[in-house]
Amino acid sequence: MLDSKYDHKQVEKNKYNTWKENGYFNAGDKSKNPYCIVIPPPNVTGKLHIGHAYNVAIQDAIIRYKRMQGFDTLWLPGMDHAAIATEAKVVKRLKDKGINKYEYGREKFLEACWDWTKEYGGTIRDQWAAMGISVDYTRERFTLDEGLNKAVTKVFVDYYNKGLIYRGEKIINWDPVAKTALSNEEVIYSEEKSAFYHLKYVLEDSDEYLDVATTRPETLFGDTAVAVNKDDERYKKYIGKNVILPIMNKAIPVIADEHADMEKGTGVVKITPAHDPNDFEVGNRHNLERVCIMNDDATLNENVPEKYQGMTREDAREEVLKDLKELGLLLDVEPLVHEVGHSERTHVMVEPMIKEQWFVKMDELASNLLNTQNKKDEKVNFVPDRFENLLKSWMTSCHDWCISRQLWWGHRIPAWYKGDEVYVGLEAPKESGWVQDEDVLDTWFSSALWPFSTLGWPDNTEDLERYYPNDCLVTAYDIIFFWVARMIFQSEGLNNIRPFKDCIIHGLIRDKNGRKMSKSLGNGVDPFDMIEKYGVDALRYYLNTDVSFGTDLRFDETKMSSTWNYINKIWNASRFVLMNIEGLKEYTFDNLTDEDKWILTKYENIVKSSINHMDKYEFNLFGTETYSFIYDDFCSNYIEFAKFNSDSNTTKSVLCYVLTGILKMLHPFMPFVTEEIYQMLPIKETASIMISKYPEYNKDFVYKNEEKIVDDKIEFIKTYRNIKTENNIPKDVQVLINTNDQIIIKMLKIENIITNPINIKSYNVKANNYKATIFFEKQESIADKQIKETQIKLLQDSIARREKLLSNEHYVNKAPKNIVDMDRQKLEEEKKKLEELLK
RNA sequence: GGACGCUUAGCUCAGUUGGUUAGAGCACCUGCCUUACAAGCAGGGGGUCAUAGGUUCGAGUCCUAUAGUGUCCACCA
Repeated sequence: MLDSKYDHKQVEKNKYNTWKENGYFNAGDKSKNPYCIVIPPPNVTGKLHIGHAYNVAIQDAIIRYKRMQGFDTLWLPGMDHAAIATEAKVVKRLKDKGINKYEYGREKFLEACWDWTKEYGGTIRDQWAAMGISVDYTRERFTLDEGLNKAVTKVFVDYYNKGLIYRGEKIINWDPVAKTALSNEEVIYSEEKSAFYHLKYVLEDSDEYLDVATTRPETLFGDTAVAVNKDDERYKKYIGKNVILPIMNKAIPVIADEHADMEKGTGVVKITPAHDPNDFEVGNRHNLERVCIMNDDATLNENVPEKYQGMTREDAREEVLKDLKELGLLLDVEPLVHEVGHSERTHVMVEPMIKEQWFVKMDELASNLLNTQNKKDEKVNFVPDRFENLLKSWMTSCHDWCISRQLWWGHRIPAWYKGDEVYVGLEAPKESGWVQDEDVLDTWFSSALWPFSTLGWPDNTEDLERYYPNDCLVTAYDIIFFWVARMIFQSEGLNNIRPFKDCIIHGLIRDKNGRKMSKSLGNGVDPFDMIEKYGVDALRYYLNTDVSFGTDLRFDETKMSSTWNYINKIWNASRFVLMNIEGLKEYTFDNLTDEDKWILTKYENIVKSSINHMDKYEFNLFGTETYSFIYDDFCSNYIEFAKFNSDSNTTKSVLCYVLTGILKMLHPFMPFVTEEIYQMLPIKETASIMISKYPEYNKDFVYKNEEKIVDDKIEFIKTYRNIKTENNIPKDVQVLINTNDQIIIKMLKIENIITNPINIKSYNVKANNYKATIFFEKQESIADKQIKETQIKLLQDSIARREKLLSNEHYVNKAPKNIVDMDRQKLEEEKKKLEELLK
């Protein structure tokens, strides 16, 4: 016997371990067709947040659905070492203990990273369990484990040999705190108040000068030219001459280059090839010297005058401006708001610097991907499909990918140097004197291989054969460039096949007011607080069904509580059913009543449309439709009907059958409560609902006639109740009714049936073929009269509208017949209703 | 500068290929402790679907423009 209230804590107890210990999560049943999802590996940097909860709730719904549909499902779990992110955390942890990373040394630092990984990996696994996710722990992977290391090294070596990976000196984004290079994607731009400084660059041996506008005056020490446009009438005459670089008092040439835009600024650009990507290109075109003026921590180095050496960028700017002003070389300061790049991890302002780094050459990989996306049966299908455009536009304009990081925590680059010689290979060279590259790879380099490296690639393992390409990948849109794109071009580049067939892109979780959740705003929601308060089933159901995929979700706790109410409703409906079907041993469907047939029909229809929505990942539509079926059809109507027929084994069977189906359909979204109730059913096919068979559409249980008959009854019941409530009619009135249908009479609690009209005021109720007269003496109030008049007016308008429509030849000829017929039928009904009202 | 979203009830969102009088939850109003559920039940009010045009027998849905709003990319000497 169920408790009268749903207790989520009680319900969630002990189930997860039972499932896990029984091996329900594990893949490998070769009698079935495979279905595989790999988890987006969470970073081992900390705890899972509400975004992770959303992400895994979706995947678990899919995987449980597919499992129940008879697939051999593999949901492969794992975590990401998250090179820079984890390293930053460990550095901080050591620093809090007074330990400096560099003094500590590489070996010991890596040990500390592994300790960290074990600790947070454990937390993450506990959180997965709390979410109830059915991942196959026997196949869990880590981006730094031995197998993945092997895969990463192989890709690096192969690409190097093919010329797809190269080492070169380029301008890269430098993080002066982490002291590492970053990829373009790891730079976050944000608006900052700054200024346009107009500097006076005096021409050599002349009084004339050029007005050079810059946002970064402190970089002037690295200037090796000033550029103007060759067509610029103002400056044409200076091309080939020299200007004197302020403070440095060094002559640098005025050059003509297309980079100088006559429309922008003053039309004169200072060229700092070592500290600006555009200037770097200009420098290459004109063979300019590259003067790097900064140390790795972004303080100024020995290439600047002594007084500035060791200053931070910010201090140097102040000092330079002060000195320029004194020298009379600062012409103007124009306030300006512009976008400045910051490191995604350390938030420090990124410094463009020339560094020798490793890069992945993108043009071939990108065009390969773009070609494949044009092939219907080979492309990755995005849900919603608009995200494919985002991917394509990025791939069309992407730069080479900087993959080396000056960190310790990660896959060490398999390159060795001896003097000017470079060796790249799976193993270190045998001879002595070779020194391995100190750097590690961008964490995304290994996660890009995740869909196949986790299955054993590059070895041709059974799992790889069976589960690759994956069937589906689920992730948020903010990670498309970082990860999704790279998985696709790596899979296609290495194996000539897409990594997964479908790619579901969900939105981000925002707060109730649509703001991004952030630590500084303090508006974050901890999923585990929500689980504590409302249960994990409520959380999972809410997240899965609130919005369509791709849309941001505004987290609203009141919806958590209404989801809890919904589950409580299901709980209580189940309680009723269980109380009434105790003795049931097997299903009997003989002598079905109209009501039995009606609910079976509604049920089969909901099964059919649920499968359709599930297959199309329309979980929100699944939610609204099953909600209305369960709440309205099953609870409000069928259970009420069943109360008048509770001795019938047939009705008991229908109750049990439909409830079982409801539980199964909801199981992917609310696994715990559905399991709890399933265990109490007198008839069940499997030891756990998890491994039961998902409902299938059974057309033998579809009764169109009876569906209509009962729909008509319900409409009458509603109309009757409505009139009773609106007119404050008490219970014990006398009623004349043209049916002795016990469902109607009992649902309406009509007790005083008379056979002849009596001579007092009465209210007429009519719907479909049912008619009742309620005898109740009450003066018709002005309000009642007005209501009636409004009803008449509405009907008249509607009739007029429909008559006009039906007299329109174009409409009658062009619109589908069923639509026109429906209008005709509706018109007749409305006319009858109007007649009744006017009586 | 470019691209992509969004704008539907007080709030948060649905709304398949155009087709009855646009739906749900929460909130609100009225009446009910009707033994599955008062965290409930039975009813009710509330929307010129951002604006302006267009296509169509028919537009929340398709097209064009405008406004507001959000996100991403690029540029930013």
